[in-house]
Amino acid sequence: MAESSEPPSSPRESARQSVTLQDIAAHAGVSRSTVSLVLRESPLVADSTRTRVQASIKALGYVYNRGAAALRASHTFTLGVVVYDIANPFFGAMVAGIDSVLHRENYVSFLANSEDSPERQQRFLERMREQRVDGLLLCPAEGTDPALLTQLMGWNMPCVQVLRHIGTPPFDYAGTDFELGVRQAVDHLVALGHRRIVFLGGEAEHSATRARHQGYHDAMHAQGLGEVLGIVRGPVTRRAGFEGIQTLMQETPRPTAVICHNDLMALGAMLGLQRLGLIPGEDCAIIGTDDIEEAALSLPPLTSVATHPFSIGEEAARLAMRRIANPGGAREQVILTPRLQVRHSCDPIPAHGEALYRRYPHATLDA
Amino acid sequence: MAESSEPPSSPRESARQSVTLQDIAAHAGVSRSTVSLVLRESPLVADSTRTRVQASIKALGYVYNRGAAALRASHTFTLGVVVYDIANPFFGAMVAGIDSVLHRENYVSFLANSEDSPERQQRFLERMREQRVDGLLLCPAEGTDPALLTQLMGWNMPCVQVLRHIGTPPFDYAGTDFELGVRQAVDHLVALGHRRIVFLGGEAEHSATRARHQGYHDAMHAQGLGEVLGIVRGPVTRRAGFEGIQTLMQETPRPTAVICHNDLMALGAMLGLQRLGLIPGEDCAIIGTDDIEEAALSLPPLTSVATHPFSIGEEAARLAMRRIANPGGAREQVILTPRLQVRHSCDPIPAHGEALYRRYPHATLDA
DNA sequence: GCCTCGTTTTGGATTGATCCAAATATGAGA
DNA sequence: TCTCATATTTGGATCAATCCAAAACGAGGC
Repeated sequence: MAESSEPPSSPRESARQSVTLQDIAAHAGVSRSTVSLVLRESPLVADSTRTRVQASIKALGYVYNRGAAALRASHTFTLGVVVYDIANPFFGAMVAGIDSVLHRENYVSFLANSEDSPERQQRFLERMREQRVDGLLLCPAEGTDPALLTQLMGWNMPCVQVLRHIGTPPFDYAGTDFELGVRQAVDHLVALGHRRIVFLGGEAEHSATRARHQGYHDAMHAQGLGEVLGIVRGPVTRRAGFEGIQTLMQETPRPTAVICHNDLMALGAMLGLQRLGLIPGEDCAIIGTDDIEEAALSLPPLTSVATHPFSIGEEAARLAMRRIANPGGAREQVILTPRLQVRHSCDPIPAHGEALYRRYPHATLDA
Repeated sequence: MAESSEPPSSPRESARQSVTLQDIAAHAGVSRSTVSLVLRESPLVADSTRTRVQASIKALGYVYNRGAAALRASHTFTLGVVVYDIANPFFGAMVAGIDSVLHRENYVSFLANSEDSPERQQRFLERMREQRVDGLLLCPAEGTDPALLTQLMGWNMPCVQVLRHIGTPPFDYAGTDFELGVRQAVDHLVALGHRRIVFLGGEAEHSATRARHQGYHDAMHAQGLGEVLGIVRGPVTRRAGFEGIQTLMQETPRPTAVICHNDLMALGAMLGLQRLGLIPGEDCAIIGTDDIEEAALSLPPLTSVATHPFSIGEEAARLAMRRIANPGGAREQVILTPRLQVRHSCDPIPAHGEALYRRYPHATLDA
C-alpha cells in the first residue's frame, strides 16, 4: 500500500506507458481480476470494493484497452455497417437511425461506402472479420454473389441485411414492403384517372428492385391495365430520371404518369419535364419512393412513397443486437409498412401557370 | 513438418479455435516472427520465403487478428469520424470523400453522429481512445468546450478539425473559406442591383458561423451598404429557413435578397416564399451555401456557394494521414476556395408566371 | 468450536500478435 | 579457404486484458 503510493502519483510528465489493471489493483489493494470484474460491472463484487476500485480508476486516469479485452473476450462491442451510397440522403437518415440505437447499446460502428462495388464491399467485410466485429449491417452492393451469405455464416459472423437482400431465406433482414409501396402509388394514380402509368428505374437484379417491379406488375394487372406500357429499366440516379423521362415523353403513346424507383430519380424526372417545357402534374404525374426530406422542397412538392429510413436503421440495429445476444435464434425479417405521402406532383395545373415551368428550359443537372 | 501436417488439415468441422501465426509458421517451416514480417509486407523477407508463407496462409485460411496486433503495435489503422448531422446530404458527401481516401490507405473508420451534443461527442471520443484509433476527424458539436483540444493533445491523439474549428491555432483543419463565399454572394447580388440584402442563419458561436457573418459584414461595408439591414441569427435548418423568410418578408423595409447559411435553409426559404404567395427571384432573391446536389433540382434551381464537401472530406482524411505519419509536424490548415454556382434563384420572373408559384400556398415542410 | 454454504476474491494460464537484439545464412573479395 | 559485410531469420519477452478453477472469507446452524 505505502510501497505503491509513489509511482502512480499525480500526473506523470509524459504518461508514456499507460496505466493498466495491475496498477489499479495495486493502488486499490485488490487483485487484477477484481478490477476487471468492476470494469465489467459484475454483480460479484462487493459494494465497498467496487467504490474503492472506482476511486482508484479515476485517481490514476485509467483508460480501458479494448484491444486487449477483445483478445480474450468474445465480444468487441463493435459493428460493421456497409451502405452503397452514403451521399444519398436516404442512407444518411438510415445511418442516423442505426447510430442512435448503437449509442444506447454502447456499441460503435465502422462505416463503409461500397459505391456498389462487390469487390470493395468484400474487402471491407474481410477487414471487419479481422477487427472481430460482433456483427454486420449490410446493404449489399449490386451484383453481390449470393454465396456471400454462406461465406459469412462460415465466418460465424452475424449479418443483418438492410433494405436489399441476397440469397434465400432464412436470413435476418430489415426493410420496407416495396411491393406494397408501389401498389399504393399505382392505385393512387388510377384513382386520379391515369391509365398509362410507367415504372421508371431499376436494372440490377436485387430484391428491392424485384419487389418494386412485382408490385407494379400486380397492381397494374389488378386494375386491368396489365398491358398498358410497363417498366423501363435503368440506373436509379438523378441523371437517369432526368434523361429517362425525356425519352419517355417523346414516345407514343406517351405515359401520363411515372412512378420512380426513388426520390432522386423523381426529382431528376421533374427537372427533365421542365427541360422539355412540360409541367409535372399537368403533363405527367410523378411519384417517387423514399420520401426523403428534399421531397417536400421541390416544386411542385413531390408525392412519394415514404419508406422511413431512420426507422429502418433503428430496426436493423435492434435486430443485430438481438442476433448477437442469441446467435442461434430464429432469423427475423422486420418489414415496415410504407405510406403514400401525397403532395402535389400529381395535380393538374392551370394552363396559365405553364409559363413559369417553361422559363428554365435549359436547366440541366449541372447548372 | 510431418508432425504438424495433421492438425491443420483441410476444413476443420467447426474451426472453433482460430489459426494463428504459430500454425502458419509450423506449416511453412519458418518462425512466427517471419510470418509476421510477411504479413506486414516487410522488405526483409526473402522472396522465396514470402511466397511459401503466403501459400500457407492461404492454405490454412488464416485470419489476421487486428486486436492482437494492436496490443503491441503503435498503429491500429483505424480512425474516428465525428459529424453532427449525417442525415444532411452535405455530410453524406463529405463522409464519402473521407471514405474514399481511407479505403486507399487501408484504414477503416468509426463513424458517430453527435447530433450537436457535446456530451454525446465526448462519450464517443473517450470510446475512440479506448479503441486506440490512430486519429480523429472532428466536426465539433455546437457548444464544444475549446479545452477539448487540450484534452486531445493530452491524450496524444491526432485530431483534424473539419469544417468548423474550436480553440486557437495552431491546429489541423480542413474546410472552406466561408468568408470569401459570402463575399462572392454579396457581390453577385449587388451586381444584380440589390441593396437590401439580409444574411439568414447561424446563432451558435462557432468558426463557420463567425466566418460567414464576417464575410457578410465586410462585403456589405466594402459595397457601402454597411447599415442596410443585417444578419438574422437563428438555427440553420430547413424549417428555420421556411419560417425565417416569412418573418422577414413581413417587415419593413423588406429585403430584396437573402443569403442563407446553408442550402437546406435556402430551400426552406424558397418554400416559405411560396407559402406567402411570393416568387423566389422576383420578390426576393435567394442564395444558399454548400451547393448540395439537391440545389440543382429545386424550382427555380438554387444559386449557391459551392463548398465541395467531397473534396473537403478527402483533404481532411489526407491531412490526418500526414499527421499520423508525422505527429510532431507543423499543423496545417487546408482551406478550399468556394465558387459561386449561379442558377436561377436570383432571376426576376415575368409576372404572368406568378400564378404557378401561388398554386401551392399551403405547402408546408410536412406535406 | 466446527462445519456448511454462499459470497468475494484471487493467481496463473491464456489470447495472438509485435518488438528487438542476437543468431544464422549468403556472397563477394582477398 | 577465410573474412567480413549484408541479407534473413529467430526466440523470448511483452502488450493488457479475460477466463476459470480454486481459495479465502463471513455468517449461521448445530
